[in-house]
Amino acid sequence: MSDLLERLRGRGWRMTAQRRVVAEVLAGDHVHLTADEVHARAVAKLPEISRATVYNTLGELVTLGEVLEVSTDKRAKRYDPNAHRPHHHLVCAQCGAIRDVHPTGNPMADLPDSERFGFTVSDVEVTYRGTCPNCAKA
Amino acid sequence: MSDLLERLRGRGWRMTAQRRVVAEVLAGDHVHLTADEVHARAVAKLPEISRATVYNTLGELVTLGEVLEVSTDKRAKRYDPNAHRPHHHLVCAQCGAIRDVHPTGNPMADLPDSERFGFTVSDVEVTYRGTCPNCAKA
DNA sequence: GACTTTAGTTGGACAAAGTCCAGTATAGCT
DNA sequence: AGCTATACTGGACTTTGTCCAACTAAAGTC
Repeated sequence: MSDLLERLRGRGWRMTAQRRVVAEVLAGDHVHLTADEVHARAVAKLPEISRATVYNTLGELVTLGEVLEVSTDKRAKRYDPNAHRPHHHLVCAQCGAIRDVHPTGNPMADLPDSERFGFTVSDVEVTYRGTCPNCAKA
Repeated sequence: MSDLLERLRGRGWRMTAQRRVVAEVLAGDHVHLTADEVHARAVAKLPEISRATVYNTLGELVTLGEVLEVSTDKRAKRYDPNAHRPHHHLVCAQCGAIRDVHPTGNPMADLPDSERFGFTVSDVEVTYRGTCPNCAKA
């Protein structure tokens, strides 16, 4: 993860305690956090960090392409640090659990020109929905 | 569209002026409205209708499968009355414009069992992102 | 190591989207 | 026409996110 920090410094990022903490939180094993969850964990490591800073930092990381914003239809956006391995998501409609998945096939190729309406298409996001084993039991 | 109302009545829906108005708004040619936009148009036809009712009604329509909830990553959810023809979406990252698209291929078949983690997968949503002709010009 | 510059942070106010609830109205049945 | 469960209302509340002016500190320079 410190390579992330290196990369960012290389791009002119000023290295601050706050940014380091946010990066550390995302690097942890709990992926797909909401902004508020990131904030909560960041506060645990650096009590004075403000919500605004967490939002700013997440926004910057997304802009720089280091983190993905995932909007499953739950209320809050979630942040996925796994930005460099392309993947899609499988979401439990009941509990909201999210898993990364790697479907075969290339959905990009499945959109013929006649269906592009003059858009320049740069990205596809595929979300599978269903019920996770846990919720299926209940 | 009145067939929609018929269908709903068949399912035990009580027919009220408010619900009729919401259904009419969705039947109009402006697809992909936000809840607030639906409310605004509903008010034009029935001034006393409340926001809560619009939210309730939209939620019921979604539950009944008559309307789709689309969460592009704009702030508000959008409601797509085109629920009976399966389709996906193409979104302009700049202005948020949405078009319905019909890709070839079947993304459902592209998720091997080994990638399902025990989930029962019932639905796929594909969102293409890009820049629309209008925004490309500017 | 102190100084300066300028990017970054803070916290509180604000805004937008959505939910909840107690009280009231009304559709559909008889 | 009257009854009753269902639906509607409007306002308070919550959640998620944005904005801004004042303050702080990172990194470069000497």
